[in-house]
Amino acid sequence: TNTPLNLGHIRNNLLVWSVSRLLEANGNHVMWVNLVNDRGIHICKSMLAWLKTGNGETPQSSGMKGDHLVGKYYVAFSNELKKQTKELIAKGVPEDEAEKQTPILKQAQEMLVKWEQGDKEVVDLWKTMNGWVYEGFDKTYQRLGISFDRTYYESQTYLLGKSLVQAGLAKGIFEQQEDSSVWCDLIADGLDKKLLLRGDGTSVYMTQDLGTAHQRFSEYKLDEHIYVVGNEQNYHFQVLKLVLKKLGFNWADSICHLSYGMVELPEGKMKSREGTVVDADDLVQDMYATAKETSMELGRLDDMPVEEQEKLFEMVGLGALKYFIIKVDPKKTMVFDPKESIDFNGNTGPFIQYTHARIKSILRKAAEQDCKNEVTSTELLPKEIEIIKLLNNFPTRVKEGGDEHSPAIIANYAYDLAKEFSQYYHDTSILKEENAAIKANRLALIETIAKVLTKAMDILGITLPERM
RNA sequence: GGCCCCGUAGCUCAACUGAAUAGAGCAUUUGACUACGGAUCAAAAGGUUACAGGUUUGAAUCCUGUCGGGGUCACCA
Repeated sequence: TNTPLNLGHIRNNLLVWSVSRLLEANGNHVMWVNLVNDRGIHICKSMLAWLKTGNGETPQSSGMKGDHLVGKYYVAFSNELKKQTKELIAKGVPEDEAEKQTPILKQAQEMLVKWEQGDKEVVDLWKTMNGWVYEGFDKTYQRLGISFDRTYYESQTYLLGKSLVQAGLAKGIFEQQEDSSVWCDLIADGLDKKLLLRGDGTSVYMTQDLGTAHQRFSEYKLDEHIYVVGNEQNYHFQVLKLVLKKLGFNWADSICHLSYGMVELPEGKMKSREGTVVDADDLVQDMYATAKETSMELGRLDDMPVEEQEKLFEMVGLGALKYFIIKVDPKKTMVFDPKESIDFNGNTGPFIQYTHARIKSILRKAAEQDCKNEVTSTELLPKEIEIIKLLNNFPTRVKEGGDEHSPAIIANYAYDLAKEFSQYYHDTSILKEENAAIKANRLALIETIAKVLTKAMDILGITLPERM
């Protein structure tokens, strides 16, 4: 891709992270891979605009993050394309033809052909500008705390799958048309015919995905292969599985499309053309600023070194953002209102972080007073019994979340637990309790709560502070 | 148009997979021991689960239809 990461990407990446951790928590070994779309006409558009108007601008010279810089030229291209299209329409070219006939689009297409032919100049520029994009992405991922076991690039995988299609053709599973294009007939399965190879023998998206699936199942022994991809590609994955099965690969059954819903704005879908995308970096920065502001107002951190404070703001800001996204069932479309931004009160990440900080504060004081922290009494309040039951539920919820690939279950569980603690703590004394055995009991209970909260949030990629 | 998904308080989300008065948070109104940490807690108000039928002892959940929203049906990825 050649546009900066947005809120939709964040949801995708947080899902990859948290579902992986959830599966690991259920005893699975997980490998995460990222497939980067680094080739195609869209990259050429940015390259072309940069050549025409960039004057050699680089991330270093402009101080801009690489992905933002490349994105800027993509926008520049789009604007020029619009302009040229209008001019042609004014000259009497039919509307549906005008865009195709613009000089700038033709140039971009020529560039793509040159890229595919390995033209040195084009390929070098492509490498440079792609490099900028990756640098930018790396920064964002790093800040979000996300990394991958392996990254694949489409420029290296787009040729895969051709031999599979040829083999299928030889076996008579696929059919070839007069123009030599190869198709798979899925009408009997209630779908349409699907193109697998172009007439000129080049591959399409589906060809590539057939190849990468085959590659992964050959390289690794997989019990399950989960694609975390937006639900606008439901049809694609339905077809992918079907075609693989027709080719006789039984492992196609272990392919799972974790189809997540789009992130929408109150007025509807985010559209890069209309500039209504929520930029990932801006959003993270906003969250950081809000965390800082709130903390400063409360003024509980005055004795904390500045460096630690900054780490904390980052932790809380990211906690708010991540929790906000993860608490929603992945399958559902979610709405994000940039104006109201993300709350720090109520059912939020910071609430859970705050709960943890309070517990830790009590435990610190208890340690100073040399209090015992162990279960010595069986005398329990009704609320305590409730909490113990809830704690006992944790493994079940982890199992459920893993089975359903839904980290939202863990997020909501953590909130329930934090809320239970808040209620309990509000009307039950812990440090002031005079009966030593009961006090030790309660300390042991809240320590367990803190541990479970930490574990749950760890699965979601959210860290909990000792104080905040 | 064909196929797929969705519609729960003003808003953002839950509801253990068919169970009893459908739960939270935000926003609104009100209250809380000098606070073992108030980014908290308590209370009020807010619902015919889009609508109409059906199955069932029982439906937000399953079936049919209607309305509304989204996605997809590319020799883009």
